[in-house]
Amino acid sequence: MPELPEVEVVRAGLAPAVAGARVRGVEAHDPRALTRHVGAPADFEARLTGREIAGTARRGKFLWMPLSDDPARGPEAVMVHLGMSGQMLLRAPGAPAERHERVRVWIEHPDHGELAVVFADQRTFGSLAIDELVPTPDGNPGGFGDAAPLVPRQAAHIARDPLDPAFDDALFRRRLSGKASAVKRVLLDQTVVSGVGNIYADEALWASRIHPETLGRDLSTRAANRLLAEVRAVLAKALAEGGTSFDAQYVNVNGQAGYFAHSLNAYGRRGKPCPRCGTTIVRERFTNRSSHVCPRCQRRPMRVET
DNA sequence: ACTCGTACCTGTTAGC
DNA sequence: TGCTAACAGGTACGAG
Repeated sequence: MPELPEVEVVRAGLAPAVAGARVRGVEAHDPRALTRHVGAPADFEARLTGREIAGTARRGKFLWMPLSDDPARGPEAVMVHLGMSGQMLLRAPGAPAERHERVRVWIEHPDHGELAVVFADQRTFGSLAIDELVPTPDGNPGGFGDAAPLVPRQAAHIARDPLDPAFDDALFRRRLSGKASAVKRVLLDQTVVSGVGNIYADEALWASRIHPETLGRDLSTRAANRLLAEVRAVLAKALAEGGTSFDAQYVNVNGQAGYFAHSLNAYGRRGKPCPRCGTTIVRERFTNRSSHVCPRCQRRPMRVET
């Protein structure tokens, strides 16, 4: 479940089940699910077993579960990145293996009893890790869901996401205005703004009537503000609808799909009419991926010789 | 210091 | 119908 709304749906689903729970056992079935973990799979299993999970937090598409302090170590967390196809599922302890199950963590919660937390991932671009928590430079909370001013080392280079109260609008505008890259590439650059992926980039660009190939530095302050506002709006609306699910791949911790796919205006709508002007939406190649644009509402910028 | 292209995977679908 | 190519929601890294 890749972009911010889908990851937040997962975080919110995990929170009540894992906060205050103790890890009773860990089984890593596939080492590719631990590529972000420094150390062997056996190290991951051993270090996590017996620990208490304090809560959950998220910045952009990075999710983590802070662990209760271990006097022998500094603050640390189980970090999760879902990649393109990762899922975190809550199951009964003896539930049969999921398709593409990579890691299973058995937990015991004082109120809810025993549960299995399953990480399943078809394409294996996602992974888990035990990571050190480092202080945020601005002293603000590391992410959504936890007030601690800490962030996993592997997520520290990621910008705050636009739904974070500590997101710096002026900094975003400044970074954008200095870019010789296409605005869509800037939206997908998680060190500039986090949480946006291919779906919501296309949706926000459509809503703000900006062609994805427009250079960041060519956007007026006004256009940059409009874009940021539309990014926020689409992320918030998608979150309220439980995220985007085209198929059974993108689901919450109980395996249920979200409803935002019905609200898409541009993404995946090649050949269908633009909801604003009726012009046929086209698909364009974009760095080995695709962009969906309305050729009338989103005018391709003139090539300027430099 | 930037910017871009590519590698990393498995599964499904579009097209011949 | 069957095969192959294209494509799918992301990130990190190396080359230029």
